Amino acid sequence: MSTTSGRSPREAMLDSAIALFSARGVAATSLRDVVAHSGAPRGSIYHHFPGGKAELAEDATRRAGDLMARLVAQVMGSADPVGAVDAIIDHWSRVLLEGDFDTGCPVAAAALSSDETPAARDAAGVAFGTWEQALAEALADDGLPHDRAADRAALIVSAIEGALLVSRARRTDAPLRAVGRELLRHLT
Amino acid sequence: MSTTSGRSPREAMLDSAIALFSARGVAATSLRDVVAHSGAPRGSIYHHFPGGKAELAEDATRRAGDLMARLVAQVMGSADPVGAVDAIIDHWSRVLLEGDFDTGCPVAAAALSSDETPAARDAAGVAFGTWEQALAEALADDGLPHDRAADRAALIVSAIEGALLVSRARRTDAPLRAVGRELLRHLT
DNA sequence: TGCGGACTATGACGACTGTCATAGTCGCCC
DNA sequence: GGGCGACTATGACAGTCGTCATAGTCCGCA
Repeated sequence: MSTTSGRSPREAMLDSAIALFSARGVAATSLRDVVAHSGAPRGSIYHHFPGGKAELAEDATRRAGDLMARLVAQVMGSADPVGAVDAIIDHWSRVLLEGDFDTGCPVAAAALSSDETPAARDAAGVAFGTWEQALAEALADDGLPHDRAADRAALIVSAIEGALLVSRARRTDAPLRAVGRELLRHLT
Repeated sequence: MSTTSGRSPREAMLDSAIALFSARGVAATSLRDVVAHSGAPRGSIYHHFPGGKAELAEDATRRAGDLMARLVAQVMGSADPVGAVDAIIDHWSRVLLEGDFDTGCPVAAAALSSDETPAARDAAGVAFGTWEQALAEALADDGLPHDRAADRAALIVSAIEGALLVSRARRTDAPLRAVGRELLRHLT
């Protein structure tokens, strides 16, 4: 249960939703779980999110997508593409280990939330597109033609998301590490 | 609603579970959905699956994993690794288009089914491992050292699974196609 | 001091879930 | 034919879900 210090109840609910979606998925996370985890008042769910669970899932996915985009941009500004991919792999490996392989990517969870919450799925699509574009621009700056840079960025994003999935199922970060090694070989 | 002709009710339930898991995920699929979709009698769920939903999810995941492994083996026997990857990408692209991007990989759905059904998640891990191993052996037969073949197989499986995720969120097979192109460049 | 709007506590509603018990029906084997 | 086990129909159970209505409490501003 997170404290609400320094955050509005709305932000606390969003952060808790992100954490719970990462672990259990959207469908398996109830609004009661979110308010209990965040310590936010139950009575004000529909005050902050008039659209109910669908709006909460959409906003949480957008927030998670933006946070990850910021990390990608930061890592990209302080290293070449090879180092950046390495740093991203390290980040997710830490997330997996710290969460005992019960936590993954919240945006992926929203992407698979079926047609229950289409807005959340769309927000996931936007997030993936943003990440790909940031990577593609960095690769193009590195001298790669634009169409090849786009393909390569798509491979990087998809490979990492897929490796998170496989690593969770296998309960070891070995697949993620293997994908990291092979991606580095591909980039050089 | 599938007919049960030629299949036992148990098999019909498994096939329907696979289809529904692919579209909605494990958590969002109810046992009533499965029997309604399969036309199987509701009264005998716990006759065929004494372990309830957990056992159904586990067996369905295993069945889906075996079916896909068979497709991988077949495609691998009739083409070199490059052609095999191409064929697998084509297969999934067809699945996405025919399902209007509402269907994905059932094994991935089981992998993200949280700790609700650990046996299904483990079955997903086994399936991923089987696919990787089949690919790695083919790559090794092609002359690649064993450790590099293993890494490359992990990249292929993860990239395709991730591309399915991204393509569903974006509602276009463009990411899957881009990943296919870039994988082919990597393999040659 | 008092008013008004932002926020919250509490509890209810109908629908849905997994699970199971009971009472059957059907078909094979002696 | 008779019995026995495999299979199914029906309905109930306790619990949880998203959603909302009602009745507040709190706080800034006039």
